[in-house]
Amino acid sequence: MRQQRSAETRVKILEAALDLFRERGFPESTMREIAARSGVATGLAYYYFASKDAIVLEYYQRALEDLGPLLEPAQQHKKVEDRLNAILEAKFQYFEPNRRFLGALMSNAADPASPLSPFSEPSRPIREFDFAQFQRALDETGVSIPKDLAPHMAKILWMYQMGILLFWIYDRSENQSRSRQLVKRSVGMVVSLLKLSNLPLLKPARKTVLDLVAILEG
Amino acid sequence: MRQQRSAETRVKILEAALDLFRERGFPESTMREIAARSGVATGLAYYYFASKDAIVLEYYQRALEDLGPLLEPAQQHKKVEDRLNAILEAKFQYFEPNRRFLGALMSNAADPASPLSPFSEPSRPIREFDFAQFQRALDETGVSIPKDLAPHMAKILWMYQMGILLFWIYDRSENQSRSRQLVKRSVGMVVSLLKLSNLPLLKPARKTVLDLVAILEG
DNA sequence: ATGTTCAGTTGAACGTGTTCAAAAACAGTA
DNA sequence: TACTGTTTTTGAACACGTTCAACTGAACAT
Repeated sequence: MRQQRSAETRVKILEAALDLFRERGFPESTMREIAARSGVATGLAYYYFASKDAIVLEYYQRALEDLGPLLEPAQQHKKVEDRLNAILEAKFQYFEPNRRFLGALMSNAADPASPLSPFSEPSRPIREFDFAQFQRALDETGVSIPKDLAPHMAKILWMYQMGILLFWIYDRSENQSRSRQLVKRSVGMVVSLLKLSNLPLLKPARKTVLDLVAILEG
Repeated sequence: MRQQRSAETRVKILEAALDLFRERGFPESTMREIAARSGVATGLAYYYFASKDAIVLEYYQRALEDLGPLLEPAQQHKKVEDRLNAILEAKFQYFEPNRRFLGALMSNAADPASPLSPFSEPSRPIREFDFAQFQRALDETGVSIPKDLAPHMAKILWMYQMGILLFWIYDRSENQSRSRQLVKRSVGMVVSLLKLSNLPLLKPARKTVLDLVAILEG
């Protein structure tokens, strides 16, 4: 019973926080306000969440879990490019209400040391959960991938996705139309490259890319 | 005479700040400490610098000016790839003492709204000063660039450089050897692509890249 | 000399994220 | 019921970046 109440308090705080973030944006929402809106003392927010950032991280985690089922339709397309397009479009739509404050996640994105970075250790489970979607898209569409590239392809697509999402978050065009254009254009290019990479002629090029990936991963 | 004293105070604060940043890192250095070390009241630091971030921005600006002459030897190479390599190596060496706290510049890098971002409006002059180096390398080595790509090539190289620097800043390998590897590998690839792009066959590919650049720039 | 002006300087105060010692509420046991 | 230990909750306190009203003093005008 203790746990139940505790869990409820936790989500009460989480939801008050997300409401505030949506209304006022992330930097404008204070921990005191979040606590007040939850009818709770300031310190309690820190009992349940390690930091203000951690609240966003938790939202992002839940979001990806919610997103699983929502991606099901996207994963029905036969062609890889259609799947990638549909996956990205689904994410755009799902995250749209929170687009503004998701910038908070990205503002520290470049710093791999920040726990909020998509590349950080704390966000590893989230990241790997996300990899799986791309792996599935590759597996099920049976697109042919050179053996040497195969183990890294999902990761590469994930990085591509992060770039797109970064652009989308800061996209000020009407209805983020520029992001949609970017996707339409770049998905085609990515898939073309992927297919081209099968040419035996391009083995040295693949080697270079693989070396780069190896260096990037340490 | 008033100006003289004023300017001296300004650099006194700037240098105390940079010393502290180097010793303790950016987040660990407080404005109070900076002021104290300059023998000055806290508020005065804000009379001369709009914010803590602004101090870093000013350092970066001066750094690029210092860097001009230092890049002269690099700009003597005949081959583009050698120039690019040398330019990056020169930057590595110059920035090395401040590598740690330059992360402060990058941690907000992803947020184009942050004044500290290399893509922000406040850092435009700095950025364009930097473009020029790449433009010169392209011009003077006479590497052939398709007409449609030419106006954007320096910008593209600059973005490539920012990626490399980002990696270098967070590179924990001994002597940042991984960054050097990354440069050696990737410069070759970039130049190969550039040369390949001249093939008439690749006109559609160029068109795609140009569309992407256009979308990215809005 | 005296007064005026204003760049230069001060330090207290504000609001922030975060910490922490203490209090309260609870669960289990006697 | 009373005692004990744990989990939950409180709110004051801390250090930070930043702001601001007030003060200082050199340069200049009268």
